[in-house]
Formats: sequence, structure tokens, C-alpha cells
Amino acid sequence: MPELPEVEVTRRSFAERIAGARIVSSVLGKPLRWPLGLQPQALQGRLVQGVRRRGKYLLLDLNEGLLLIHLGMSGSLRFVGGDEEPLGPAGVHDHFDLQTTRGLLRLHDPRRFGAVIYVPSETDALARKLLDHLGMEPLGDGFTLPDFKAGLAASRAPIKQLLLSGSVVVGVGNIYASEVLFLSRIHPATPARDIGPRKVKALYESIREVLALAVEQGGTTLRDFSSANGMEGHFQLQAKVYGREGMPCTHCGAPIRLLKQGQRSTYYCARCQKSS
DNA sequence: AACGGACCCTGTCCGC
DNA sequence: TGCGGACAGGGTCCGT
Repeated sequence: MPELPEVEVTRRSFAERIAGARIVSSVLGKPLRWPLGLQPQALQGRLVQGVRRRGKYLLLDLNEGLLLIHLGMSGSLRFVGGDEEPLGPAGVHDHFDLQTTRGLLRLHDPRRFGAVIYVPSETDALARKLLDHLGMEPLGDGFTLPDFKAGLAASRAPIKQLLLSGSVVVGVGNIYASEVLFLSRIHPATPARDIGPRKVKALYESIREVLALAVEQGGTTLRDFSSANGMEGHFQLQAKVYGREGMPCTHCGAPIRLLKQGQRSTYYCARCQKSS
């Protein structure tokens, strides 16, 4: 479910409200992708200093150690402050509660591909395994055209799958991958290294523009995404190809096609999107 | 060593 | 209505 825009929107929706809070208690539900890494009650008394994002991970900085939170396919966070309507008891799909002096942070994740992991520092072995291989941040200054070009030139993988892997640039998931390839008129099966310089530039710009726009729009709500304050996203209203198999291309009218790549659906226009 | 596929889990939707 | 199968926004691991 959550790609970079949804994770960033989630971050912005509670980062300021939780900063400075002290952890009162913490409760686990069913197992997630990885174990928490310490007894939940050991978090009691620590301070939440802020919330950062790296790729699709949220990093909750504590005065001692940090929590890595990943939303997987179906995860979402809610943060409800003390003066708001309380969330009530944890439901069957609520697998992590962090009660703080500023409010309750709750992870809801039916499929449980998500994770909440405590690490003593970002240089911890597990943290490095999860974070070190991640590619460039598409909305940051470090994401440059020359570096992006070099990243594509080093891979023969189909461009759609290279984007999804996050090894060159992070945060482009299944929806936005289809969208940016449509906007830059690149066929999704094109080997990354075969894409010409003009289209590489178009793709680079599309990634920045689409992700930034999606953040502005509050992310994409297909079925159940909402930010930590309960707001739904609206980017789905601007999707040109995702989920539109058989419907006319907004540019040329040809029917949008569906392609399976690595067991994931890719939507594209066979007339507008070419390999060269 | 890069790449493709299997797999983790639950819910929903579609065709029979 | 019930049931089986396909599919869903992600990522790791393992075999080639």
C-alpha cells in the first residue's frame, strides 16, 4: 500500500505532535515481519525526539536508540493526542501500540508485512542490513541526473523492476512506477541501460514531479490508506494508467495494457511507451 | 554478481 | 450462497 508519498504524508501528519513525548507503555499484537528486538516495556520512559524517513521506512528517534517502522503492503499509522477522541481498544489487526504523554501511536496492518524494530543505533547490524543498500532519496538534493543516469546504465533489468527494487532511487512503488514510465513514454520492459539520454532525463523529472505532487495530494488512497491523523489521499484521481486496463489512454486513446513483471502488475500504453 | 522467482499473510472480489 | 483462485500499494531470501 504505502509508497514514498504515503509514508512521507504519514510522517508529516504526526511528527510534530509526537516530538518531545515520553513513552508511557508499549504493547505488541501478532508478530510482524521482524521481532521488535527488545521487551516492549523496556521502551518506557524514553523520549521521542523526532520522526525521519528513509525510503519507505520511518525512523522514530528516541533519546536512546530508535524505532524503525515499515508499513509493508497494508500498514497504516494513527496518532491520536490526549485531547482527541480516543482510538479505543486494539483491534485484531492492530499490532503495535505506543502510548506516550502526547498521545497514542498505533500500527494497523492486516497482512503483517510491516515491521517495528528497535535498534540501539543506525549503525546496528540489522539497521544497516535494511537501510544501507537503499538508493537515492528522490525528493532530496542528493538525487541528481548524472547519478540517476549512472544507476540505470549499470543495470540490464527491466526499468519497471529496477525502479521497484529501490536500488537506484527509493520510494517508487507499483503505482508510481507505472505512472512515471507513462509520463516519460518508456516501455516498462526496456532494459534500464538501453534507455536513451532524453528519456532518462524525462524519467528523472517525472519521478521528482509525480512523487512531490502525490505528497501534496496527501498520497494515494486505493482502498484503506489514511495518514496518522485519518486523512485520505487524492492522488489516485490523477493516475493516468494504474488500474486502468482496457480504458483509453489519456494521450492517444489506445487501450491501456496490463503486463506482469515479477508477479506485479504494470499498466502502460503500448502506443505511447516505446523501448527506444 | 545480477537477476528472477518463491514466499511471507489476510482480505476482497470475481467466476462458477 | 458457497467455494476456489487470483490479486492487492512491499521486501527479503535463495537459487542460478
